Amino acid sequence: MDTRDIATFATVARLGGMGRAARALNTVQSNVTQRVRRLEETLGVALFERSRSGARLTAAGARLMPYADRLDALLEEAGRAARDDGAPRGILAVGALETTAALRLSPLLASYVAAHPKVDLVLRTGTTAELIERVLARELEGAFVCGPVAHADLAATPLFEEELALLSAPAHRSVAELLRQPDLRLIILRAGCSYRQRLEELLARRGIVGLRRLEFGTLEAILGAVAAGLGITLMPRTLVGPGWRGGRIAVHRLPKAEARVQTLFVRRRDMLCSSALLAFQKHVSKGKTR
Amino acid sequence: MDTRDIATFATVARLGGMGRAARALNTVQSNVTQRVRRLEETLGVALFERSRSGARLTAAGARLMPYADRLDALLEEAGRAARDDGAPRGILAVGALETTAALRLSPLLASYVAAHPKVDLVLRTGTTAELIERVLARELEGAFVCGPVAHADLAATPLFEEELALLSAPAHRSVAELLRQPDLRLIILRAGCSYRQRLEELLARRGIVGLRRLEFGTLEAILGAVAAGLGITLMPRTLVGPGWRGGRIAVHRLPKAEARVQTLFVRRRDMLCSSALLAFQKHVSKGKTR
DNA sequence: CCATGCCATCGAATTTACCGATGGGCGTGA
DNA sequence: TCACGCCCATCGGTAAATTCGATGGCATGG
Repeated sequence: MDTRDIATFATVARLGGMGRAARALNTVQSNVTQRVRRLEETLGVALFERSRSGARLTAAGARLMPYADRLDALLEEAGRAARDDGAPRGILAVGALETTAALRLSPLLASYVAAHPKVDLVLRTGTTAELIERVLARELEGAFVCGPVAHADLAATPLFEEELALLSAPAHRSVAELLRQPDLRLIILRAGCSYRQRLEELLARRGIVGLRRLEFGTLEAILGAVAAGLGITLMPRTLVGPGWRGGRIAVHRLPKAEARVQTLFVRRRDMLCSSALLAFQKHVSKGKTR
Repeated sequence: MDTRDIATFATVARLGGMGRAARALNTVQSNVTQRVRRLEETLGVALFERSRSGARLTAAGARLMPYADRLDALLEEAGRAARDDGAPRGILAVGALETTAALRLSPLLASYVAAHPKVDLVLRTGTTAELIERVLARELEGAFVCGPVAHADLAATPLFEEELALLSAPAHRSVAELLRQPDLRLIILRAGCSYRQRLEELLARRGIVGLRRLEFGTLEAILGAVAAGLGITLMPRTLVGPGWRGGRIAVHRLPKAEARVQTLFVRRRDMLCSSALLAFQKHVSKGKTR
């Protein structure tokens, strides 16, 4: 059993056909056929059901499939383990919520890259769900996400605690008054954003449902829209910095139970921590008290 | 990174030299050199320190080594998983203490092989420590051993509870009288046998230490020696069957706290349970109430 | 009823792996 | 001190495996 055979097998399974797999693997179809056949021979079982429309996994193939993934991951990890001599270097890909990145990460990232110049840092932003997906897919070594997170394959360490607040144009003085507004609109960063769900739950508890939404791609655009009176949003209170404090945005604080949101750092439990990541975690936990 | 490269790397590491590895792998030294070199090139790190006396692992090589083992195990397991369609077949290698085999296993094994004719059953006997070693080395899928067992990589299920008793020639009527005997000898099955340690502890608690030992390779020989008055031994009480009950061996029961010994079935937690093993475990737990 | 997409097979071309021999380095023992 | 043994690196020729492109069968859909 060669790793290449297994990788080919996995590609065929994923793409549902040998020809398609051949194209994806930059080779020809006859070659894929041969590799699959050889794998089937060495195992003594048929892995695919061939048909006019492609190749579908048999039961045995389905049993083998998870091992293909695990082998691939283990092989990659072995390489990283061998190369990693304890000095942080190479690519470190982490994820973060847009708000976390804006609020907390800039100074940490700056000092981290300064302290470890051999590391190429990659920061991807996205929603909690997206980031967790990427961590599980091993595309990211870790991510800053909204808690709580419960997943058997993930290890989570609590880092920061934010206080969420309702933001609106300054015309509204209190939350109660704000919520009486008839044509309230929610301004959200992106579909699937954790804050959006939180905001809707929060409003639902106050009997407000079915509001219109506005979606903007950047934090600045959202704050600008809020300031312009287009609607309200839910954000970490401290995100509204001095630039926005000049009366352009009103910050409505919420009861503690609703306001609190924890930022966790999550990573795959079964994935090797690169030295770069270890240093990063140390860096972040050292800097979090600031 | 090819699996073959990694396997040769592991062999070189284990045998401490490329030439030796070449001999072990039925190939020539130049070939081993090439594979190692290629692996080192793809990884970008040196894996061995070459010297006149052979090749020693570098730090990077040492980091890679555990992955070589894990990859090998995973590859093997993948093959078994793909082949195993739920119907017990193939080789099932389990271990057991000699006493357990004699006392409990014969009928179970007989009915198991009758029920699953496609399984080639292999039963190895040994001491608890030896068997656990073999299970950890993946040479056995599981083993019946003396409890308690505490190891993070092992899953243990309690099966039987035996009552140990002192066995002696019939001349001695009680344990107290037996232990007053001046030239008492311990008859044991094998160095490292769990019962031997238990017996010595038991005697030590009664102030008896430093006795001579006799070691015999089979249970029958031990029982024969006991009957002949050569010494005493510690065995499951029910092991002394009708054939020996005819007055040739005296069974001295012990306080419950000392007498009890549990038989566990242990297996590697991270190892795939073959269908043959699953059926075996079901078979054993079904039959254990007899 | 032909065009399309799929997989199996085959033989030639190419790449790769294997082997055996050679050479250099460094201890060991005569 | 020198020859020997043991070790690994290197090299060129040969054997083997892999790749490629073409071909054919088959079923589906226009």
